[in-house]
Amino acid sequence: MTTMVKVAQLAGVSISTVSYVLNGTRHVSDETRQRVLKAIEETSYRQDALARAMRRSRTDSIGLIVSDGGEPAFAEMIRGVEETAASQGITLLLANSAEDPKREARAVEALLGRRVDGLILARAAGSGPEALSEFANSNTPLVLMDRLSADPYDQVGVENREPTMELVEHLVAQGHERILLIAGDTRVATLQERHDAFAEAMAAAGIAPSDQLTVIAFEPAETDAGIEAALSAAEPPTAVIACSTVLAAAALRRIQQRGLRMPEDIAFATFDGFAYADLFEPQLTTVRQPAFQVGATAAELLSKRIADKSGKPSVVRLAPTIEYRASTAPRPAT
Amino acid sequence: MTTMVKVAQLAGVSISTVSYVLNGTRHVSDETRQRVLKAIEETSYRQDALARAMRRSRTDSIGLIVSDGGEPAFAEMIRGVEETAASQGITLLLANSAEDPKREARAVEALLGRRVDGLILARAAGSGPEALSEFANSNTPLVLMDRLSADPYDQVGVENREPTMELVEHLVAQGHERILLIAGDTRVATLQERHDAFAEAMAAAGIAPSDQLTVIAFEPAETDAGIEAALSAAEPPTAVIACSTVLAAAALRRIQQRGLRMPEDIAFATFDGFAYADLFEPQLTTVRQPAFQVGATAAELLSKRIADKSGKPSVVRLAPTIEYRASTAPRPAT
DNA sequence: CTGAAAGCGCTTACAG
DNA sequence: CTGAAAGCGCTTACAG
Repeated sequence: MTTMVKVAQLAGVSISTVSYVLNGTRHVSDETRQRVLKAIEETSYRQDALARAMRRSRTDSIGLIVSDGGEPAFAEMIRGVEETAASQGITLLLANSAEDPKREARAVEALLGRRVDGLILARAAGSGPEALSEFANSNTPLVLMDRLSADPYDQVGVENREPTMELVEHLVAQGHERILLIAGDTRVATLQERHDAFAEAMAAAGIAPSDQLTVIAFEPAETDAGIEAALSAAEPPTAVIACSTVLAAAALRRIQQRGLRMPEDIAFATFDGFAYADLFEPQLTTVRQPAFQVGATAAELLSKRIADKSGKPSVVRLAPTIEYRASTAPRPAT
Repeated sequence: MTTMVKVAQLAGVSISTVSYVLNGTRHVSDETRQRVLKAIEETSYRQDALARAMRRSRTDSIGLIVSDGGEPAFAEMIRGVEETAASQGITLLLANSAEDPKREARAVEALLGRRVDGLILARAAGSGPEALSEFANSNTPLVLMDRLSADPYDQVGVENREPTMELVEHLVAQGHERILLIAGDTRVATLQERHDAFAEAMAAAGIAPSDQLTVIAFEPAETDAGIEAALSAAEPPTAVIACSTVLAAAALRRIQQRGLRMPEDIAFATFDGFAYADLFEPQLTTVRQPAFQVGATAAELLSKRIADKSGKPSVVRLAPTIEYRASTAPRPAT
């Protein structure tokens, strides 16, 4: 590899001058600068980011740990982070915890050891408060993404209460009373919030809560069993709300198996939704979160925090859009 | 930040000893080792990967540049690379070229500057041979993923010829002769290969080639126009093969708009396919590539190459699985 | 069994 | 306008 020494020799200057030319951090006479530039060209010299980082104690890189890189929403967030970071010359170090708190902890260690300037974390479902303790002492900035908490960190996620209530009102207005909520793993803050807002909206509509009509489950098998039980109950739901893409897929499979038509036999709405959703038949009413924007905002919050570590953490909630589609069209009068 | 110096002082040893304990690279007496370990614990010391990398000239990190992080197949490949790397203690540096050769070139520079031990590259559609010239001189190993080339690098992608031919035979056996191939951007090697295999299979079946029945397009708008023209021709196709997920989506939209039923009015098959494909109605015949495995293999090839830079490059082709579904069921006799 | 010291490739006060 | 030198935090021959 070519180093500054070779460039300096070729240009007949000191390595300091090469450095100053490279970074524009000191005035260098035009003639000298040209010689240096030419030498850089000829040797096809490339700055060593490692050595530079070490000296400056700043790596111009950030870490991102997601809990499930496979989910479309997260894939979008990753893109949002990557794009925003790249536009500022920041490299992204990516890790996937796969919802495993141990892998999450290891990823945090690995990234911190690589001295990222900051970290964005979408926490694993079962991850306890220990995961964050690492950051309490360290002065590496942390931004929580998607899955928020009460801890004093910069955070970005989506609004959950309003859209959930609006969705419930929409269904109630159509005459639905037995609405099945597939809440999933309520240890995830997002899902807990949607669950709570659902309960609140139902109460506001004067509909008595029913345990049979809420599926809380930590594992796919439990989810399936819960949905199956609800659908085969004596008084089955007339509408379903799924709180995430995975949960929606589980529900749609059961609905298809039973040959239920949407919305005639059962109305259906989901959070997050599917890629290429316009191809679904019928098209699904979806609370779509601005996932790319969530990622982009996380990267921006982190940049700001890296630039200025003082000041109170800010919590940003982005508003989802509710796309009303055929799957919750008003039922024909019976 | 705690450094080795603090640990050494606390343990009453030299920093060399701390280093040897940390890395297990030299025998250290039990008693000394315990003292060092205790000091590490007490100071919550964490090794600085940067300084370590600089000394060892090895970063234990690899770079990955994908051309479209949004496509499901690439998202899966990213996961495959990440998981395999993580299991070996390797950190992943991720960049997205978004099919832009300039962004690709910048990403290569950025990652090389960060001294990744090796690079995995899924090239942008329009990326010329210059992109690779960087590696000809450099001795940073490169693995080409998904989009292969004739250049002498380790590569991993999928088999295209066999499944394409099998798919065509399947359709021809059902009586289809006017089969529309949506090939897309044939500058992408994968798509060119599928295109060529299609032509070969049609010739083998004794069906004359037709320009009207092949859509080659570099832009979404062109693709749409090409599909539209083909479907509204005097003699429209009775079957469609889409060579990627994006192309399939474009075709399915047109098919739905025209109210064509699958497979009664038109048979349909696609490469790569959709996430949650079991929810589509009808379910789509799909040549599904083992995308996760492609990523994992890329990471493994890279590991091997990093460990041993001599030896001929290996080209791995993974076999896709053809999932025959309702969208190409035999047409009822007319 | 352990330590003192060189050096990885840079940046940046200090000095002229 | 430019250079000599210290130092970022490690690893690893060299020496005892």
